[in-house]
Amino acid sequence: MSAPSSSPRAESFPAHTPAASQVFVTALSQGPLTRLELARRAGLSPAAVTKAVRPLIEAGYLAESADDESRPALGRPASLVRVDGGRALFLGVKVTGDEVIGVLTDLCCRVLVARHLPLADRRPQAVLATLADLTQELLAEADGLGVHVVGAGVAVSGDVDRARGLVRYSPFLEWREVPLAELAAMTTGLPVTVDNDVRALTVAEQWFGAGVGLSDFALVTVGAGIGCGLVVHGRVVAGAHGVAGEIGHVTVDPAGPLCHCGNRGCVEAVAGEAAIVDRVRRATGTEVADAAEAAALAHQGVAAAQEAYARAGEAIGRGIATVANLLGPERVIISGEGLAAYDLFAEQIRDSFAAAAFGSAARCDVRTRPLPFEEWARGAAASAIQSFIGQSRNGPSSAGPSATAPLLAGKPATAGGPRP
Amino acid sequence: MSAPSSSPRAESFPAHTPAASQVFVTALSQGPLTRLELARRAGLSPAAVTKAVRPLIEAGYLAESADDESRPALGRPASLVRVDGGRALFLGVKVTGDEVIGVLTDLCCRVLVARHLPLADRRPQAVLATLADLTQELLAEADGLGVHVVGAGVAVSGDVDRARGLVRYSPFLEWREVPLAELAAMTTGLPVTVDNDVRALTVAEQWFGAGVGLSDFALVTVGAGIGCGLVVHGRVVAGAHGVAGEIGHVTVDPAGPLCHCGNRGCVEAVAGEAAIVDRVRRATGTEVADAAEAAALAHQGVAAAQEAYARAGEAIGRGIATVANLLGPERVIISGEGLAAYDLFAEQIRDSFAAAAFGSAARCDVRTRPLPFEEWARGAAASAIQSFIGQSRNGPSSAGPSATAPLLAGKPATAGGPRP
DNA sequence: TTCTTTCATTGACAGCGGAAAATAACCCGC
DNA sequence: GCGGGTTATTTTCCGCTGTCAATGAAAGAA
Repeated sequence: MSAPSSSPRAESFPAHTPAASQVFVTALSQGPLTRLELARRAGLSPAAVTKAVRPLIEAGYLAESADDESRPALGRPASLVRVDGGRALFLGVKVTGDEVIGVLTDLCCRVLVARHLPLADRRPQAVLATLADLTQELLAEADGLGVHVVGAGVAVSGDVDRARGLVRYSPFLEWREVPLAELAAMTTGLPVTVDNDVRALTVAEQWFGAGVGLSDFALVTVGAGIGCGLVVHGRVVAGAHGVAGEIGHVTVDPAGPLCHCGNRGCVEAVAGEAAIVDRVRRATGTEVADAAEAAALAHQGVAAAQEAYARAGEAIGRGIATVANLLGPERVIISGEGLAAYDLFAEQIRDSFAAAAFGSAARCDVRTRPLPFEEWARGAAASAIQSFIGQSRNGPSSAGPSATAPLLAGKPATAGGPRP
Repeated sequence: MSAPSSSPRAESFPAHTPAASQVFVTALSQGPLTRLELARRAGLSPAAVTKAVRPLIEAGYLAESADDESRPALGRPASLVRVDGGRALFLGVKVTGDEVIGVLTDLCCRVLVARHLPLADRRPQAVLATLADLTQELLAEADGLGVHVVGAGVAVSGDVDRARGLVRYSPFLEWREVPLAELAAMTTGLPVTVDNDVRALTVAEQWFGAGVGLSDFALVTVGAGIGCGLVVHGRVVAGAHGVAGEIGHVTVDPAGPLCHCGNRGCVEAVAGEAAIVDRVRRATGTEVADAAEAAALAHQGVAAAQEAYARAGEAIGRGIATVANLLGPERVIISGEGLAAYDLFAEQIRDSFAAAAFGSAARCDVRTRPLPFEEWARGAAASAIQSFIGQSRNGPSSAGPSATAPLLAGKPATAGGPRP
């Protein structure tokens, strides 16, 4: 319905070769860099960088900052190449059970405007209508800036097929097989990317957050649920059947409380907000409305509440150790709304992680990263940015009967042979 | 010391481009294929395959089988391209705590000869001496075949840095920082690749076993210990700190038996052979020598022994479910000596996997694959083969201060934009 | 000014992989 | 036995990418 007031035409991004994309992404995530440094980090020759950068500067996606403070006072001063965030805008939308959160970001994924709209009805039509309203508001803001919005990302929890833009199954929304990308593209007039919310947030961390420069890390989100996004070999793990990173349903205690998934003692059944609130309520006999209240009680020194958080911390720490034991990531980033009460279980997380981590898996860098709730929407924007800059290189999405994977491993190395 | 009677000179493998390697590996693992099929599976044009195949045929690594039964009686008959296994031989050696197992394989990783030598002393010098003896025997066998042995692989449990050929820490052997590849290359006169045993076995499965054609799978080995090799995005997961796939130390019951790692209720503390034997021994009060005896008791209907296996099965199933929940592999392959008693816990593995798998993670194909113990040595040979055919493409092994990973994700796809 | 140092660019070039056309090999029906 | 039909493979360009080595550019230093 709504005719967008800004560009109705998808812009094309002039990075058609792997090398050019690599250079652009490196500039995007590793900040302003000299061409030489860019070459080193992207594993290319300086000449290749010069050639990759030029068309991107001409198209306005990259820019040169002439000066650099940290000049070694010798030789030609380097000029810094950086992404011009103002060149293009993106929308990111996170759909939760009861509201829709949207952000307007620039190409560097900096949030310019954030909006929330309540969601009364979870059926696709209603969500799309709300989404259209939200989009309208954000596009109006974008109009004021005079820059085109070139893509939108939508993040939804559950099983999402990003390649097809399909929400296969979302328990929260009670959706099945909803072709959300297509529908949202119709209502917003923009190219729309749909992805799982945790995966989208993981991309945001990988490019703009605490995962920059790492090829293997995990992002653990603590809040109503306990989620986990994994990056292995530099790529987000999607799972063959749409399931991956379900750290929330790793069992930490087979005798633990019943989880909504049907098992006992899942991480989420111990450390999810509902579980904590429930435990505090039962232990104190008082009515506890939400997690904030439970945390308040713990801060006031109510032992039962503190105990609930301690148990939650143990469960989370053990879940993280499981990830570390299985994948050996360089870093684990803990984030999510639940971090508001981090002081209540930080110690337990650390201790139980350290205890359950096997051998040098304990050397994994576990750190926290408090993020506003809008970060979820920003993740969706990151997803849109990813689609935008990678759009030329869509492999044979689902074509070919045997879409096999790279068969060669990393860097086989061999000690020298004999010297007769 | 020992001057190898066969080729003292490392041969070079004429596949210097990614495409050529891809073609060769596809031919290696997916059996004889027509060029057209090869092109499709490797994601290349037919012309590229022709060009890649020619030099490999000329060098004798590939061969053409003229005929094909399944001819559709229409059009030019296809000729099959296959790897000529007889072109080169490899050694694979697995070092355990009390013996050294060696195999001689061809280029297709078919075992031609297998030998065991007992190991009395675990110190590096002693192991190297045994390894030299074993190598002598196998090289003598190879001499009879008139084909050169072009590389050797050594598999060791523990933390191994394959790129450097370094055994960082092996608890079984009580080794630390042993540059095994270099030492073994000296004594054997061959290029030597050293890798972790489970990772080596995983490569063997990926190329020659139940993982062929899959980009995401897990291999779980059941035996004295419980191990796990992971392939994600088509590559074996190595772990940032040398630890990965430690499914054996995933906690399944915080109140369970004490594990040698210091925690309680690790999978290995319940399902490892020692744990099973221990449990049977304690429950029956009789002396139980080893796992075979425990299994025999269970087969005779001794309830306590059956119970021990049932518990083990539960633990393994839960461990597998954890892997499936976190990574969403297409398949999990269960293997290892422990499979000899598979009938004793198959049901429990399946049931507890199905119960603990979250959502469609349960769709993961869990299957068993009984393998002889020599398979471990064959894994080492596969590792050597991998080094041999990939030797031209060693990235900057450890050069560059910021060896960053591929920053771009798989296949971003976007639903169409507007059509005004 | 001229030299040194470092960053960036240029232009020649090799080689890879693709597209399309040509060729090869086979069966069939006549 | 000879076209015709069909499929596999090869050939022949051709564009394009990324590298190499040399050159230019922009300082500060002598």
